[in-house]
Amino acid sequence: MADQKKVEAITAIDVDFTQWYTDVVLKAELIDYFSVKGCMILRPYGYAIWENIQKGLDGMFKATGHENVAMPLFIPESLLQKEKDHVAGFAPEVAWVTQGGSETLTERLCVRPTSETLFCDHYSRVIQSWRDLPKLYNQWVSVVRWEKTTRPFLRTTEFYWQEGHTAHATAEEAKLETRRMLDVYADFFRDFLAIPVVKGLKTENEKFAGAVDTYTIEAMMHDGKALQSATSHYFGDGFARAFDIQYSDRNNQQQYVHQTSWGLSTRSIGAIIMVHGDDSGLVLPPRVAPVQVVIIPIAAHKPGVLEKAQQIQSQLGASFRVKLDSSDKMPGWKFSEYEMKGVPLRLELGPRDLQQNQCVAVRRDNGEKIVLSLDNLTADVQSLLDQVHDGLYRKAQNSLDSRIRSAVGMADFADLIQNKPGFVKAMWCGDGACEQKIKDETGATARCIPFEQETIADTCVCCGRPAQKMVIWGKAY
RNA sequence: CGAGGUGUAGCGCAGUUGGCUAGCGCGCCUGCUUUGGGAGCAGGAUGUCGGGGGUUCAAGUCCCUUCACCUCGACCA
Repeated sequence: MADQKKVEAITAIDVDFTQWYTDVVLKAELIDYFSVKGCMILRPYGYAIWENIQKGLDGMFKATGHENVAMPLFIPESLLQKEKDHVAGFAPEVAWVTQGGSETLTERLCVRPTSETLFCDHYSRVIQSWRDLPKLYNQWVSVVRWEKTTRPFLRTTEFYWQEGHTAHATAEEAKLETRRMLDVYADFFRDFLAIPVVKGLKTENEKFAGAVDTYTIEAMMHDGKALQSATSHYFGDGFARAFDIQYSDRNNQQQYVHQTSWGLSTRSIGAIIMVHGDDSGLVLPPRVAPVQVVIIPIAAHKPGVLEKAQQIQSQLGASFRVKLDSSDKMPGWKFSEYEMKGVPLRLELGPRDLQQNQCVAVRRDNGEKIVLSLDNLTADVQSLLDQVHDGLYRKAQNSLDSRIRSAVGMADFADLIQNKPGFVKAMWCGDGACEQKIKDETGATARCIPFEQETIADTCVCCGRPAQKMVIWGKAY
């Protein structure tokens, strides 16, 4: 009976993963659809996750010396067009404003799809001396990319993100920054989202428009597909030359700056959903969960129950994000509801517990029930939340490790991609033609050239010529 | 952008060859009783039938048009 109802609420995860995803984002009240294609309304519960992501990441940015700024929403067409690779990459998905009030604009304005050009324009004016460097800026904004196929969080027309943009005196310093921020993202995924990632370099075909190098963290979803979860770009002095960003060095010589940019978006919420979720719905990693602990009173009308629950809420509230649900819904209804919404830890408190000075804790990640004494509750809850985080990470790590397989020839490769959800490690000659052929024949793309290289074979999986690099391949969102 | 599908109450749906005041379940509101895995009884509220146009004595139903969403593909740096 209970199972029946659950099945009605959320499609089973392994029956139809796509439908499961749609059910979860709606039923967990993360978003509401909007009347403009690809635009989503972030509801309080969904936005709270984003706020916690912002809080965690922003702290890491500040700790590495970055400052927040806010750039304009509009980019004049002439500004966008200064760097030709960049504009060519983004032109197909740019939204344009051509009218202001009742007047046609003399120059149309692009709604920012990313802000490299805005930062560059600004940097060209505020950087004069080596003393002005480095500039370590970041902004938390939304951007617009006119997408043809959209899905909540994974690919939306407008999405929220942060974009860091830095300018440095030397190429070496900029390269270090690029890698440093990639590490920040990977650490954030591990320590806050409990998601393991593969770090690596994007191929020429896959890199960002205008970048010299693009680094990425790739995560594996429940269905074995890859999600590009954050990227960090090294620009060399390409943008600096296009926008004339020069400084006087210590010898009074004019030099171009070397730049980076790096971003992480609301897509990361899609990663949380698709890595940790299960048949009961969302499973949230404790450190970004809007509600870390939900207290469910049992028989709340019985003397002392509600009072004790409130007391516990107040006590735990000093250390955690706690919700007490004292509504008159049935306890079973509440259990299902907060499981669907992914709350990491549930505390049940009923008359029987009161007598024994205890409560019952239930972990969302594995369903384990633990009886806790009320005497040491704060420490025990902290410990359990940490255990949930670790449990989620370990499970995701196992899932990732067990689904990365090796292929030496195209037949193996195609068979793995088609029949075994996950990533495939294979050697590559470095030729974009092989990369394209692999994509055409198997649907898999080069996710990245991982930092941790192995030699699986001496020859390219596609053409048989000498191999240059081991590449991680996979189908991607 | 191509193929297919779907739009009727907050959600899920029914609505016959066009015919009277557009229904059902869940949810929602009020009251009482309940409470350790989605409670029970009683009473109650809620509709631009996605939008626009047309045919007709009469349109949720037929025609044209338009918009959105979903699935698959193409595209997507």
